[in-house]
Amino acid sequence: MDKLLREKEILEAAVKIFAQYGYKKATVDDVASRAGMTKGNLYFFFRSKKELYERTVRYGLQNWRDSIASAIREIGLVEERFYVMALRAYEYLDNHEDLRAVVEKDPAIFSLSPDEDRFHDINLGAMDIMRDILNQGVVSGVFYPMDVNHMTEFLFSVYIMFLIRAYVKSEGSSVSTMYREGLLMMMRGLCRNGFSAPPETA
Amino acid sequence: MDKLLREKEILEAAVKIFAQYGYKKATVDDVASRAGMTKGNLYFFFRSKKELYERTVRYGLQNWRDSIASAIREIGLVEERFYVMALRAYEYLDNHEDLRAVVEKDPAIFSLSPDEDRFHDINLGAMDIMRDILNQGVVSGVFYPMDVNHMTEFLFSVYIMFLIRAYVKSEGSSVSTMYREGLLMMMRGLCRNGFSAPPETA
DNA sequence: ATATTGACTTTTTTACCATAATAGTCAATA
DNA sequence: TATTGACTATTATGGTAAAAAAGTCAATAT
Repeated sequence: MDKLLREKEILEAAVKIFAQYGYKKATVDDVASRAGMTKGNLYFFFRSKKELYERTVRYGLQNWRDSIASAIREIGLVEERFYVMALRAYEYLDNHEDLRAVVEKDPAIFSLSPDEDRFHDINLGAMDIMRDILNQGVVSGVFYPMDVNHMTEFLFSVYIMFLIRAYVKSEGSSVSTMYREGLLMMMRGLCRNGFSAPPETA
Repeated sequence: MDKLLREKEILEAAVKIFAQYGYKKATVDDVASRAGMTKGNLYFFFRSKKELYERTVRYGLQNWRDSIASAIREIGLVEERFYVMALRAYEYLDNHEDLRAVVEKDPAIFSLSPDEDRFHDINLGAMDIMRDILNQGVVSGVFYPMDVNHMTEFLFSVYIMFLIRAYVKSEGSSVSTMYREGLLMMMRGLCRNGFSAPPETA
């Protein structure tokens, strides 16, 4: 029973193909042959091209979220946990070329409005991480009192917008500078006792 | 010499037509006859349909900016000036149905990236207003020290994004709640001596 | 039973062309 | 200088045949 493993192999092939050609230009045959099988067999694992694509993107987004979750797990201070989360999540695509290429070719993967977000369930998971941190900050008195749900949505929107500008529109480093400047300002807006950036942790 | 007046009449006709049909479906004949003239004559005032459209949108955006500028002119406290600007600018489209309809049919009017923003020159004017306030806040010591240019770009991006969500995607009141919650947080992030919302001014 | 194939059918995309609709021009003229 | 209407040029639309790709399935190997 290594069907799951085989699926994963297909997804690894698919992300390469979709990264190179985009959803429309990529053919199911391309993916199948890259995965070392025929199209007919690929359909044994996936119902349709659309499902294959969605599973591929999902797989990438889940890894992203998991990577952030584990990056902040050991951090004790709630404000630092938030800060590191915001920076690491933002920088993630720098080291994940394939996913980044897929996103560049399909900007709608990042949607600002929940109802047109095909991957909203995954984003909800990412927002959960953020919401947890905000909640902990509020109950521990480190953060100002706030409507945590609305604040989560607000901050997540800002985060997604800058992802779009940096990676979908490829506006480069000036956007990153702006993001960091804005992040420090927002950290001050969250923390009751002020906030200053911790020293760089390579 | 009332050529400018005649142009303005055409623009008033044009905004109605573009609001109803959008750029593509609207015809130059539609606009001309609404302005009480023939197409041939309209081309005496405007070179092309494209130019007519751009001038129409420009006209709307300039009025918007001017309206905000005069709304905050009398306000003495720098933090209140910023706060009122942010709220008023955001709510402007509520009372300007035509411009709003044009924007809904052509979402690209609001662009997050400067290089694909057809109306960037006007947005620069709007950003100037914001930058001035930030500068005054910093030099007077009301605001934290900051890189004013980057902060202006950051805040303007956030503002545009929420405009898009509220008016282009028509996500309604939940977005407005989120915007206000986020705005208060950012005001705290800007002001060295804290900030709490002033009482409602009808 | 599970996985795989290749030939097969169905659906979608593309390329072409004719036609209609609309953008844009201009000589005449008020 | 402003305006018109008849004119031309360009762009959008709809129909269609060919090509390409999606999706199916009976046969078969593991």
